[in-house]
Amino acid sequence: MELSSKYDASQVESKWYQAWESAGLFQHSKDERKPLFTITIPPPNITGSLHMGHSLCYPIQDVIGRYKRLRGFNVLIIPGQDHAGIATQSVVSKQLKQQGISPSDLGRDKFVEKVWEWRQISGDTIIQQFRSLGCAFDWSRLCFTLGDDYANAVLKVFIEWFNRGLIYRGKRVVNWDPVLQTSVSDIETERKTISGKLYHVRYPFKDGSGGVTVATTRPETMLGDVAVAVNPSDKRYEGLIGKVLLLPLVGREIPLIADSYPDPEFGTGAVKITPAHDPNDYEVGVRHELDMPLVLDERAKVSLECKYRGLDRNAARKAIVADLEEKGFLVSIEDHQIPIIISERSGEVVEPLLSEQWFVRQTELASLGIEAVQSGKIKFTPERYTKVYLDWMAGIRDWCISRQLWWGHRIPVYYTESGRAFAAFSKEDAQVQAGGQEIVRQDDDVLDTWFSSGLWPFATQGWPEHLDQDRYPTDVLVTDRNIIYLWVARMIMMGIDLVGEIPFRDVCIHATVMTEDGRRMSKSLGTGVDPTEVIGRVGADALRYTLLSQAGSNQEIRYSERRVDDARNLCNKIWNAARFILMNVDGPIQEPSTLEPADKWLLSRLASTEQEVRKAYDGFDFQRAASALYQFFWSELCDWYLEVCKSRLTNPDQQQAPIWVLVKSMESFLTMLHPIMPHITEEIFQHLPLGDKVPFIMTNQWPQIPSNWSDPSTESTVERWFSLVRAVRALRADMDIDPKKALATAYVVGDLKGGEDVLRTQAWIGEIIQGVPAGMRTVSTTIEGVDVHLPIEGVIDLDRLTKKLTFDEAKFSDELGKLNQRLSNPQFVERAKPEVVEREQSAQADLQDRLEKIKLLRQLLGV
RNA sequence: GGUCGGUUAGCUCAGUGGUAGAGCACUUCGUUCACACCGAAGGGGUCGUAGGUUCAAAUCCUAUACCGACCA
Repeated sequence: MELSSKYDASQVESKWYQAWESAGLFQHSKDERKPLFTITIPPPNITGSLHMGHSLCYPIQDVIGRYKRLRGFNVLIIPGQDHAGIATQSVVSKQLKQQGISPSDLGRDKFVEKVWEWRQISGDTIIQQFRSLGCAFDWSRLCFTLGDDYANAVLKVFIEWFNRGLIYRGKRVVNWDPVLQTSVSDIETERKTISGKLYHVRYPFKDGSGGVTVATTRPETMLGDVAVAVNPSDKRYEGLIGKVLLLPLVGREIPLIADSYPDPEFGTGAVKITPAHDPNDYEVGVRHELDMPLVLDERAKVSLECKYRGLDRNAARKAIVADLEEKGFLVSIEDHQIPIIISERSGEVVEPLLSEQWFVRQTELASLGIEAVQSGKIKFTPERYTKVYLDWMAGIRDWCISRQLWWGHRIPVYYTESGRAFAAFSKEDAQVQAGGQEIVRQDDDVLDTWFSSGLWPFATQGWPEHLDQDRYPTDVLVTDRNIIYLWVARMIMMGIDLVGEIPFRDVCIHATVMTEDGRRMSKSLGTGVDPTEVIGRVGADALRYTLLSQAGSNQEIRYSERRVDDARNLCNKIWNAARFILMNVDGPIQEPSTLEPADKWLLSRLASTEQEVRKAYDGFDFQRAASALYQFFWSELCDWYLEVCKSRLTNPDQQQAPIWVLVKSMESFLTMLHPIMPHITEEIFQHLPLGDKVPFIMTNQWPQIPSNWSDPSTESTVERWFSLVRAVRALRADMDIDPKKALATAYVVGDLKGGEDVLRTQAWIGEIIQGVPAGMRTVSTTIEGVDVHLPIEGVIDLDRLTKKLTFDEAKFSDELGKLNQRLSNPQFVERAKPEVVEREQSAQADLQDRLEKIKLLRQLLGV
């Protein structure tokens, strides 16, 4: 058959993806005897489009799924999407604004309608892109975190937890994003230190007896000051506690109080207290029962009735500092590194804001989550993330679950006129609970997106109506380390509490894909690489290999075009090896009655490879699986076996065994590689002349290697031949003897143990003669106890030879020196393992021998 | 400040006590009928630094420097 010498992924990949899908291979198998294996994928945002992180995360799950399928499991991978409250709302808002539509004019219901419309149009982009990656997920089970059934599960959880008292409402200082105008949780923020100023401001005593100087990084919040606090141990303020201060610019009377919060070492030791805009100040405010006036609104503009009203926090700071200076309250300004909190969603500095929010009590749930991991019921890979998880869980704080958004699960709490709250599936249900009192409104907020994603492993499987107990717990969760707290921990706590069972047994944390020079990949920085472009150019298999061949227990992967080229070259090499095999095959293969040592060698190598690859896949070490397969295929199958068996292939009487070995080992190799490179392996498998073939490699059985294929003694015999071949080739290259100029003869002293043909064909020698050549000039090498002499009359350059001899002599002497030193140490000989000593001794003898021979040759040649 | 990773050939990384490895890049040679997206040969590393344990350390221990991630 005619096959091109270049592999073209674009001709292959979509064809097989469609074939698998129409054969129903992405759905769970009907065979009930097979053990089950289930994954629910981390749902990507509906706003998302494929990036390199996805191109690692989802193929990993596909690899695991395909591997388990080959291993005889009934595999189901449930895909889905996340409604991603904040992200989606801000994307759609921006789009509307571009069209000149203001979301607030539109109103809540119309806006939500627009989001749904938008989702219909572009929400499935990423799902289509997952197909181009080759992911064998069951698309008929696609779930959405805002779908009807899913929403029902969310309601049930909220109501149950509300009634159990796990969910409560409270006024707290939360992280407020003034751009998105919603609260965000602690873990959606990032701490940073920036260069700023520390302002020293004098607050005078009311009685005119001097004052106190406070140090602050945020002078604009002074409008909301209700006290100045000092540490009771601070000698500087002894006797002053309780005195009344006049708040500069405002004139409000505020007390000087004593509290453990101020650090006497920092600044002046006196701290202004603004409870509504600082979490620490809030704690002080609670302890001293202080007022908590809000001075900034939800856009971080001054809301207090005063001359600064309407200014945003930065403008207010400037104005206030100027006024403080003018009025003589400003003592000094110094440079200072100030800690700030950034909202990860908008990139804006968070404004701590006192507001009414809903929280979930975490301590009780966390103890369940801690137990599940400590007991080993849930296992993290790499193992080091266990501690990351446990440490965070041990210090967990209550979870702020309300968001001031429109897109999401609206909090199912209904209020009566008097403000009594009922959690219910509907207003009608709430009315029933409220009895005589009329329900007047529903809470305006929506739930944190992670509240719904936390239910993912079971809400995707019909919970609470009809959870498939066979497929829960699921088997493995694959994700990025960034969402261990946000998502993994929540799923564990929610699963155990709500279903009564852990959500998954294994958590596989994969690396982050970085640019070649180790920077974050990001569209806005221009450092992102579009995976669809790469797939279009080299195919999904090459992209998958590029990333997966680097995915071990590392925390970072460097993406580079060079590695993509390597992967593409591998595809091409596989393609051509297959092409070569097929060119030599005519009709189905037959098992031969006898095998030659080279055949046995390859099968033995295959046996080791199978073990290694299986172990690697089982431990989520894809890098190791890829490298074992690469090594077997390229170095062993192609570089050696294929070359060694070429002469037999051309001989009809001898070709049966090598063809059988080649086809069988290709089948095994392709099957083991299939999880990583699904398309090319399928394409080639379809052409393999196997007698009884399953319809797809995807449904093939994992290689069953007969135990007698493992044959260490034949391996060492054959590898000894290869060493001889390498030595002779090296000798020839050193002497500048062209491979094309086959040497007529080589003289050999020593037992080749049947390796004559291999040596002859692979080292390009016409004839091998046993014995020492007499009366001719030769170059020689000794390896594995065999001397090889090559007659060099008229073929070599004497200068070159001399150089080589000098080089070798120095190298060997050096090595011998080290060995002698070691062996002359009586403690080494006594204490080291006998086989180590023996190996060193034989190496010593070998080196001595070589040096002798070089000396002899020098004499012979007179150099 | 705390915790966890990392530091090995020019680059990206394997290597958990026994003479330092791979791929790419580089040098030389080669279009021999699978593949030049290829083949053969080769050069290149005091394994971050300093101590220690050991007959023997890239590997184990201690300290330390630098890079990264996370937490406070």
